[in-house]
Amino acid sequence: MIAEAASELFLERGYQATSIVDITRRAGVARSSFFNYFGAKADVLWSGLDARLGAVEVVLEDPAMSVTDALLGLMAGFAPDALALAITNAGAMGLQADLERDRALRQARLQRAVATRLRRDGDGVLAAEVDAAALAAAVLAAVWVWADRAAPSASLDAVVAEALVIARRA
Amino acid sequence: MIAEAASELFLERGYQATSIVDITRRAGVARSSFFNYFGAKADVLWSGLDARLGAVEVVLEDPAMSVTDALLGLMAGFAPDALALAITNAGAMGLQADLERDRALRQARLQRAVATRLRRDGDGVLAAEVDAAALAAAVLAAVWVWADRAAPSASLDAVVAEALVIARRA
DNA sequence: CGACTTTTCGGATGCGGTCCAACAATTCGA
DNA sequence: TCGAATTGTTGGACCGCATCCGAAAAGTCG
Repeated sequence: MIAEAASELFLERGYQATSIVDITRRAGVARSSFFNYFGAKADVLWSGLDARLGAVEVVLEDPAMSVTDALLGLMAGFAPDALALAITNAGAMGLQADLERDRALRQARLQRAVATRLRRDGDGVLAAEVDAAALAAAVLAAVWVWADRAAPSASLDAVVAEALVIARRA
Repeated sequence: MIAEAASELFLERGYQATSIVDITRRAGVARSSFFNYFGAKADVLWSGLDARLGAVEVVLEDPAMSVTDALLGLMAGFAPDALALAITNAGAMGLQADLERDRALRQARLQRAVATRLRRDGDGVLAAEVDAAALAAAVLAAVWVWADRAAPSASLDAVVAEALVIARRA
């Protein structure tokens, strides 16, 4: 209910213009309860992806799993949740800036996980960081390209795969 | 004076534990004055690099200037300012997390500028984003590697150059 | 029905950031 | 030299996010 109320208000008034009090009021719940379910305002949009990022961090620690496979699995079956809606309507929601900011944070988180793995595999600091950045950027860019399409023609998985190919050959 | 007071307090108590009021108190100045000189708390550490990022964004719009040259010029003669100090003493300052966060923001900003340029040069969205991410990560990683060295043996420029070579060949 | 656990709630607290009107200081021109 | 205009400084109000905590409520289970 909280998430629904938040999404509604984001679309109606924009992200910045919607306070947590606004959300909880519409949801008919106390402000405190918001933080029982979300650690922060941004989590309404990002909790889905964040959970997957947490999972991929674990998977990446398994040396048997290739980095590419781990990243492909990361977005497998990613449903068009609040985030996808936010990307599509970023303009209307007035959260271009916030979205860009939070995207950067997630890309960095993924980059860190991949870089740690690459270093474990013997890469130097600079090489690991650069390659990890390319891969992480590929994943995030794929999500954006996919969500930005008016008609979600191809599946997200396909776009991610395409992006990873570019990142690997680069 | 404000910057000095801030740096002192960051080293003494840590970044998070230092409020803006603390800084202005030590600097013997009103809280309001802090925001006359810095747009935000983090700017104490990042204003130097941010200024250079602003410059490189302009340079990158000039098609005559190659991307590599623009990035090399970005960090040319970068002095060991508050940021370098913060990186070196990140642990003592307890700002590992904050530093990582703000680093991600700067890397993203640089990535955006480079990606825009690459797209103008005809690259596709995914390729531009991936390549730009590699280059941006190379620059930021170089700064970290350089600042992290106990003895700043090599110049920052050299490290950046090395990182860019890795990013380009990648 | 009663004991225990989990949610929910309200409210206090702290901090970052914005805005503004009043006041001080400095500059500069008549 | 004096006065005006610009610039810098200040205090304070205001808002929103986030954290913390004790208490009340709701739900669970023997």
